[in-house]
Amino acid sequence: MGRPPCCDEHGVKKGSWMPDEDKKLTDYIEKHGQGNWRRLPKLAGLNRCGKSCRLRWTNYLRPDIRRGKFTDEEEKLIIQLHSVLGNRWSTIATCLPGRTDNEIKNFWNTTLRKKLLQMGIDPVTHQPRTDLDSSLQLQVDAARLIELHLVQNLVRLLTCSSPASNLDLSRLLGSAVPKNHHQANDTFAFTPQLSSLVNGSLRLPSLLPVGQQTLSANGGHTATPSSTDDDSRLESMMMNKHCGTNSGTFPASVTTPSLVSSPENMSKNETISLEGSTNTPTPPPFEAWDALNLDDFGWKEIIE
DNA sequence: AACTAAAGCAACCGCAGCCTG
DNA sequence: GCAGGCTGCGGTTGCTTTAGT
Repeated sequence: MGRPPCCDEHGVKKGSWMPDEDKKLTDYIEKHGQGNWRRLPKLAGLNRCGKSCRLRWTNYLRPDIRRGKFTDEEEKLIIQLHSVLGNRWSTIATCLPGRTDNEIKNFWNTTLRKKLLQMGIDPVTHQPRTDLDSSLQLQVDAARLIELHLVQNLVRLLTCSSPASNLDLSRLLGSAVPKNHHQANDTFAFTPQLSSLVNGSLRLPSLLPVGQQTLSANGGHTATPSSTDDDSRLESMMMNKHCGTNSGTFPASVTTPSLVSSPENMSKNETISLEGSTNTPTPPPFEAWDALNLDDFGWKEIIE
């Protein structure tokens, strides 16, 4: 049995909203606030169920809604957040001021999902798809290598932050990308995507309680980070600190590789050279994006 | 110009979780 | 502690618009 759905009410109108209905709803909410959605339709003189009114208001009529095409920045942020949060559209929407969960969900399903698929990335796992031909697989391998470097540097950051240093994560990270294969470990060219991801907008979460951080990695650095200033950079991106839910501010520094395969979106700095010294042709954009795939770092677990 | 397919978008539906009495 | 009510969320549907032939 259970509670009957609110839309079982007979004679309640469904389907597209008429301008006069919009006006009634807007007028009512402007005067009285949202209040009880179930009672609202009656009070506002609308022949709709409360659910429909709420949806119409939150997805369309709300004054702070920003309409129009998604920008590249928004697009990238959605993908980043989706790789961490999955289909939690409402959470993702809190990081995109003026955008609704429904709008983001639609954008994902109609546009971004297809783009990722075309780029050889599984839109669910954000991992390279396995059913790729060999040339694509090579590129995927390159991207994995880059990820590995990034992980190494992140581990170093977590284990080596000096009390005296007000360290910039970008410096600590160095880069995910080896300048060439002869300089494998410590000399990296920092991709613009990573530096912008890191500079200012990312804060690393504390992974362990102070005093227990004895991770050993890459030669056995062992340290107990004493500063929390650098700790939550990444967290801030994910957890609304830069989201400006109501302020309308946008994390301008979050820039990631474009998914749009237009030449202007691929700067020379974004090229990833496996062979190092030779300048390889501009790779497909997914390479660069994949280099930023945060999924393998366990951010999901961190956030949860 | 007419038709068809694809894409985009608004809205609906059912469920889960929170709140309150 | 429990049941009912309400809200919010995510998946899905179906209508409208756009692009292609």
